[in-house]
Amino acid sequence: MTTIRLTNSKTRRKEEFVPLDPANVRMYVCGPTVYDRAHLGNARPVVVFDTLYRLLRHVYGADHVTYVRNFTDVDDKINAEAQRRKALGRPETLEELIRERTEETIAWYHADMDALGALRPGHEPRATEFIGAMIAMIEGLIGRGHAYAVDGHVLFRVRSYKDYGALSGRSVDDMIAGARVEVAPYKEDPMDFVLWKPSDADLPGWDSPWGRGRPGWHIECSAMSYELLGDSFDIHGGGLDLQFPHHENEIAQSCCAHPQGQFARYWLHNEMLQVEGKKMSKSLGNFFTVRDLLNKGIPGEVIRFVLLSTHYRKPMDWRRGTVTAARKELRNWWFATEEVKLAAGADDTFVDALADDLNTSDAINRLRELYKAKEFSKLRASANLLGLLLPGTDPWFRPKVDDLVRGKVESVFALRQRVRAEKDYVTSDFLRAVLEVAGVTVADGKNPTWIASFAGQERGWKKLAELSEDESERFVNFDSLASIARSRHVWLSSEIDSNNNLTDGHVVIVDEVPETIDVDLLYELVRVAGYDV
RNA sequence: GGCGGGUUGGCGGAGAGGUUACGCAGCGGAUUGCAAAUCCGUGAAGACCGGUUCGAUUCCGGUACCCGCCUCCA
Repeated sequence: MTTIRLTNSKTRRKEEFVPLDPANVRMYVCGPTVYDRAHLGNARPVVVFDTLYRLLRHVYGADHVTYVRNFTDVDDKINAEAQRRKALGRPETLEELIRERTEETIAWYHADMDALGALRPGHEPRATEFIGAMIAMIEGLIGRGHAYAVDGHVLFRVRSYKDYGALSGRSVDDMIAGARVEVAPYKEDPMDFVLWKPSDADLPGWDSPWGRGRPGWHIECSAMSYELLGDSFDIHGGGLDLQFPHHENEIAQSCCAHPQGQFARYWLHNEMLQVEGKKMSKSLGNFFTVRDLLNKGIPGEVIRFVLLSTHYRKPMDWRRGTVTAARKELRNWWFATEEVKLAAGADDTFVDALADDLNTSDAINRLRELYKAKEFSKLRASANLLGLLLPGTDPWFRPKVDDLVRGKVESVFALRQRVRAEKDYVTSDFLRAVLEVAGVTVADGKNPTWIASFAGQERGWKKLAELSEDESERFVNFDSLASIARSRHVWLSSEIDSNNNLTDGHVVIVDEVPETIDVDLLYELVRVAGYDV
C-alpha cells in the first residue's frame, strides 16, 4: 500500500500517515463563513484538501474516507446583511432572512467549487444545526472547570489548559506581553475567549442555560467534529491563518471536553494565496472571487491547475501569465487524452509524488513526463487523481462555433481553397489573415482544415476593437469582416513586451490589403459574413 | 515585540551534496507556396556574506529584503 507522508503542523515534521482506522479515515476541514461569494483565497484550501481527499480515497478506498467540511452560518456579517434586508422592509423574521442569505451563499459556494472540480465532502454541517451539541459541550467544559459563565457570556479558561499554544508555538505569557488581546471586564484573564455570548433582540439567538445567545466562533468546529468524527480523528485542515487562534482554541476546547480523546492527530495548514505580493483579503480590498475568474472565461479546471502547481505549504502569488501557460498545457493534455481508454490505475511515480506530503507540483511534473512519453492513458488516469481531465468536464478547450458562424467560415474557407488551387497566393494569404482576424486558424497540408483559433489568439492576434485585458476565450467573430472590407485594412494586434514576450502593452500593426485583391472579393466576404454591402 | 514562511533562469516552479529538472515564453533548424501544428536543437538560475566539504543552489551560521499570524479572515 502507498505510504502517505504529511507535514504535521503539530509536530512541525513530515510524518508517515497512519490512520486510526484504515476502514474509516476521518478528515475535518474548516469551511467558509457563508456571507458572500468565495474569493480565490478561499479556493486554495478547498482544492488542496480535495486533492488530499482524492488521494486518501485512492489509497484506502472511496468508501473508507469520511470528509467533513463545515459551513459557518452564525456570524456578524451574515447578521448585518439580514438586518439590511429587514431595514428595506422585508416582512420575514431575522432568522428567515439569515437563512435566505446563507442558502444563497451556500448555493454559490457549491457552484463555484464544483467548477473547480472539488468533490463535495461527505458531510457539510451547518453551525446552526449543531447548537445543541455546542451547548452540551460548553456545559461539559464548565463542569470540568475549564469554562465559566458571566453575565450571559461563557468564557474558556485558557490557563486551565496547560498545552495551550503548542500548535502555533506561542506561550500564553508571550501573548499577554504582546498585549493585543481584548480585555473585557467579565474576563478572568485577558486570554480567555468566548464560547457563548448573549444576543439582543436584533440578533439571532438560541435559548441556553446562560440565557438567549449565540455561540462563539471556535466552538462550532469542536462540536461538529466530535459529533461527526468522534473524540479522536485523523486529519484537521485549514488555512495557515486559522492556526492561531482558531485551531488553538479548538484544541483547547476539544481536549478539555474530551480528555480521553486525542482530537485531531495530523494538522495540515496551507500557505496563503497572494495577489501582488499581499494576502488576498477583504480588508485590503485586493480580492476577487472565483466567479469573477470564471466569468472572465478562465475555466475552473485551469484555475485548479494553477492552484495545484505550487506546493500547498508555500505562498503562491496569483499572476496572469501562469493562467496562460496552464491553459495551454491542459489543452494539449486534453487533445491527447480525450479519446483514450483509461488505464487500470494511476501511474506509480505520480502517486508517490502525491503521497509525499501532497507534492502536487512534482506530481504535475510526472504528468508532463507521461505526456512526453505519449503514455496518454496513464496520463489521464493520473490526472484524474488531481481532479484534472475528469470525464464530463465542459470542453472549454474546444472553441464553440455555432452553425451560423460555421457556415460563414466554410464559405470563406472554400473561397480560399479555390484561389489556392489557382496559385493566387496573394489572395490566399489575405484570406488567411481575414480568417485569423475573425478568430479562425487555417491549417493547410494534406487535408486542409480550420479550427476556431486558439493558436491565433495565443500569438496575440485579435480583433482590435475587442481587445480587453483578460479576454481569453476563443471565439469566431465575423463582425470584423465588414470593417475590413470597408477600409481595405487588416488590423492585427499583439501584446509584446521589451523581451518580445507576448504579455502586456499593445502594439498595433496595420497591414494594408494588397492592391491586387479584388474589390468584388471584399464585398463577397462581407456578404458571406452576413452584412449588406 | 513574539511566532512562522519565503527569496531559484524572461515568467511559473521542483527534487537532489557532485550528473539537463520540468512547463510556458525566447532563439536556431526541419517541415510548409506562406502560416499553423508537429519534431529536433539551444541560451538563461539559485538574494548576500561566511563556514563544513574534494565538491553546495542543496547542510550549518549570519545579514538583507518580502510575506503571514498575534484582530474577522482560507
